[in-house]
Amino acid sequence: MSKEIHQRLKEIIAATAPGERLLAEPKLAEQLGVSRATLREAMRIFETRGFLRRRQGVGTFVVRPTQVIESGLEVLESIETLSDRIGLSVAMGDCQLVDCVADEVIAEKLGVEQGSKTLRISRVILADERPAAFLVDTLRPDVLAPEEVGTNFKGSVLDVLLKRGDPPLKHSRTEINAFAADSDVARALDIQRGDSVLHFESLLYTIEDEPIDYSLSYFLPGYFKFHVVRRVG
Amino acid sequence: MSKEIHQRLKEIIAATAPGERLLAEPKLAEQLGVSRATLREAMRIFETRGFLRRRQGVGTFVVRPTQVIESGLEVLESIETLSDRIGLSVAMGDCQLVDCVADEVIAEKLGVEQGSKTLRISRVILADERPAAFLVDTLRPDVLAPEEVGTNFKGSVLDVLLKRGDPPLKHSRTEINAFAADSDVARALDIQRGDSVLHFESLLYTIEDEPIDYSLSYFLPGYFKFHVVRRVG
DNA sequence: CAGTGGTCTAGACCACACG
DNA sequence: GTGTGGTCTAGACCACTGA
Repeated sequence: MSKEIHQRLKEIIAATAPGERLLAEPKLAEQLGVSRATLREAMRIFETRGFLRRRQGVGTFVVRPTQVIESGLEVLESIETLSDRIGLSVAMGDCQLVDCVADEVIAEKLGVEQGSKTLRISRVILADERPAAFLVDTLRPDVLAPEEVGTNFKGSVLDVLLKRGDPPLKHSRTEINAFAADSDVARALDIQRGDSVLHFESLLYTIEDEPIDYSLSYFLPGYFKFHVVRRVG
Repeated sequence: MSKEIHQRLKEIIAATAPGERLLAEPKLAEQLGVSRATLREAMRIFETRGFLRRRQGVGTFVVRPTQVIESGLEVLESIETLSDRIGLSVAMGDCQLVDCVADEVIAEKLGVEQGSKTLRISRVILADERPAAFLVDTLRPDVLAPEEVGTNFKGSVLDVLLKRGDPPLKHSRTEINAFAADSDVARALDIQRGDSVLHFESLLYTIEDEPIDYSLSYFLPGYFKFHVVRRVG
């Protein structure tokens, strides 16, 4: 049943001009002859592919094709630098700076004592006025003070560090995974719990191989296109 | 509500020995004081993190911690070679060889005429007797004949080509994304529709930069750990 | 066969956006 | 206030597994 609805939805989306609203869920469900739950289940696939966008209290819209931010993973670049280079404009949404105490995981990653102070920077990146990425950096406090972030912060910790030039940075090690959004990520990216996002877990090292920034990134599929060239043997 | 259930589920899972079964969904839902739908929604997160495994007609089990297959993405290696090197055993599940006609996408990717013949190899990779990856390769027919795949095929097209040594291969370009499983992928990996998987879309090139293999890979989170080193600037 | 997860239904209430 | 999507409920039937 749901597979059939998937197909019919596909046709409906194709027949709807980008930016236009779909029928309200109860009406659409009735028209398709299924329950709202089934309809929503079928819609989920299209949401996470970036074809539909739901907005509570407003409606469900067919997404305007947006320019994707494409990048190779061999070089570490901030999303801001990247989009500048491509000629795309992104903005920063919610940004929070919080002093945190290192839990076990953080302590091990950053090589600091458990319970020591760290700086956590969370923010949302908007592309096309829509949340497209959610970034959480946790930094050693001796590396960056909150004041340095304050004004003119565009969303990239990397760019701040690079601009300052100290400490000199070498590379990051990034683990890549898929991830079902939990409540926090879902709220930040304005999606539903359980929707899939691309997840990077990354450690940034100085040229002396000291880890200084542990960062978690969550990317909405459809807005980014990361690639890597893999050589044979 | 569901966030609270999430927390309680976490405790229940932690208190259950790996390999053990949870209570049946209706009972567990009643015990937690929520509907079955809500319980299932909360479970979804744990499934896609690899902590729970559902089996229709049998029950829901706490997953035994399995060794993850970890690999850098800079070098192209088959899962089989990889797991051999790590000392892990994987097996091939369902394998299908099908002659296909190139649609528009395939034709463009492989640089062949639309409508020309291609060979499609689909198979499932089992780790710990559980589907962990679903791979679909589409090859130019002049590159590989079905007979060459037939016997002794362990699941890796790459290994077959490398062993033969002709044509010589250079690299692959791989795009990385998250992906909500559609019915086909869900069935192959024995998960629910909509669950998130890691998705690679990859083109394999010869040393003469001819594309010969277009491959789609779907990885169950929790069984693989892919990483990449990104150098600064 | 009985018991499990997979799917679907019809209805309800809520939080939210917008006029 | 009205209409939207977000969430939850109680119940039903199905397909599948294993004894």
